[in-house]
Amino acid sequence: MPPRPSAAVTLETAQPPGDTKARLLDAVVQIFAERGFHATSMRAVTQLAGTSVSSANYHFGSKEELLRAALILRAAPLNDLRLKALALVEAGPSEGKVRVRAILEAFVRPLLEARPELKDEGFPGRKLAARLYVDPPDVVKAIQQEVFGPVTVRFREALENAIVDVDPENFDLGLQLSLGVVVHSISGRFIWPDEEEDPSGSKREQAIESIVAFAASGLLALVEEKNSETGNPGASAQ
Amino acid sequence: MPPRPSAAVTLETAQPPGDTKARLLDAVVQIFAERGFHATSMRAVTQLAGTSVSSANYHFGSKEELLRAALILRAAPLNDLRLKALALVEAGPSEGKVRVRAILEAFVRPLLEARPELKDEGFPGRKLAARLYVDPPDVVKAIQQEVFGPVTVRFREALENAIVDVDPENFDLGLQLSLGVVVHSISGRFIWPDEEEDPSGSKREQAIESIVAFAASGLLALVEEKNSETGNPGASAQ
DNA sequence: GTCTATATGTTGATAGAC
DNA sequence: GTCTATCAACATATAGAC
Repeated sequence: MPPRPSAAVTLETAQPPGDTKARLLDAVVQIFAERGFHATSMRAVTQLAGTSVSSANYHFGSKEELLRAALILRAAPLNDLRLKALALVEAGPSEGKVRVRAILEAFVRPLLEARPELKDEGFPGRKLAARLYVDPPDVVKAIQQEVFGPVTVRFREALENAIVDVDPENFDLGLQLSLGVVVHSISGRFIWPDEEEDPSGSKREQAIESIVAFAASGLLALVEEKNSETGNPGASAQ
Repeated sequence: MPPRPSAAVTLETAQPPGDTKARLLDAVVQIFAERGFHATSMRAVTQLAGTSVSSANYHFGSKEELLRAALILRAAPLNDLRLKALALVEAGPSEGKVRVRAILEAFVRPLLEARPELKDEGFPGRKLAARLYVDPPDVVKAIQQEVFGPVTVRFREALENAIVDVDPENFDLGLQLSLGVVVHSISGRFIWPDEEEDPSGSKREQAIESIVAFAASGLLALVEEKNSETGNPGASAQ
């Protein structure tokens, strides 16, 4: 067998320089997003990253910590974008249904829009975020809470303020279903247009708007339904 | 240590009579629904069923076949209920939005309602169905397609007929998001009232109606949004 | 920092006694 | 039919050379 093509360049330690950590993070995002926590083995991750299991454990200590590191890296900028968008909406003059929709958009858009800041032009990072919400292991649930919990609470409060006369039970159900909409827009079988098929991003843009419209309409339908039962139709969001 | 309490009753083969198969099916539904395919081990299942791994493999041949058997057992009656409910809606005189909502209800209600026919008064069977849609392994995806695919296609056609002037792209997205709503109403963190807290089932009933309302409103919002762009507002479902 | 080699446990599946 | 005993393959994690 011939030696590896680039083997003659340097006499150093075999594998590429010091970007092993970065390659591991990329690999874990990719594989974990596809297969979930339990179905993802350290072997698979380290093979994709072109390194060894022990190298991964040297850098991160354990499988769980590797996942947590990848998530914090991906989620921190996403959280920032969401909170900034929310602040803009709350500082603005919008009211009622328009505001509800704007808040949901502030939650959805940073996740679905192509964002170089997230160091993820493509899809794996989004899928990872979505998988957190459907993967059963306690480990994953804990990380999800840790990474996304506070921001989710912020959005919950914002929506609670934007909808007057909130019925707690329907509101909680509505929030969960809205989250289901967002998660399934990613983890389900809907095909997102890729960049070459949709260079202007207009198809993606339309999909984002549709998703926001779906969630907002559903959420408001719940509140309206409740209020129409109490004989107060249409006055739920003002 | 004292002998097992019932050990003196018979001289037969140690474990209970011939309902091992049934106990295994119950156990796999319960555990798989909670943890997903890869995180569920044969040992965990067989321990819960009070038998051994080899016994399970004797009856079902493999882990995958055990899951498939459990699913077919649970899904067949669910499919029947859904198709019957759909037939009733299609034979009826409803039109437009009302019919769209009725079709969605025919899909949702048999899943969420307490149904003795499904041999599952409680929750595990529903959770299992929901998990099929979020569990990543190819095995699971294949079983889901096999078990639920045909009925899903039937409902898709029914909805396509009920909504005039369908925009294919938004329609597909809308269907997927609707499915996300249903799946998340089960697999998410919404707490369903249990039977003792809600003996009349009225809370559960209200939740089902809310879920249908959410999905119908979201789906129609997508179609209406599209049509209002083309200058034809409100004429999408008639 | 990265590797090879290994430790230690668990997995799904099978063999064979009863 | 059900069990105990066992298999080979896989899992995560660590030890130690370089």
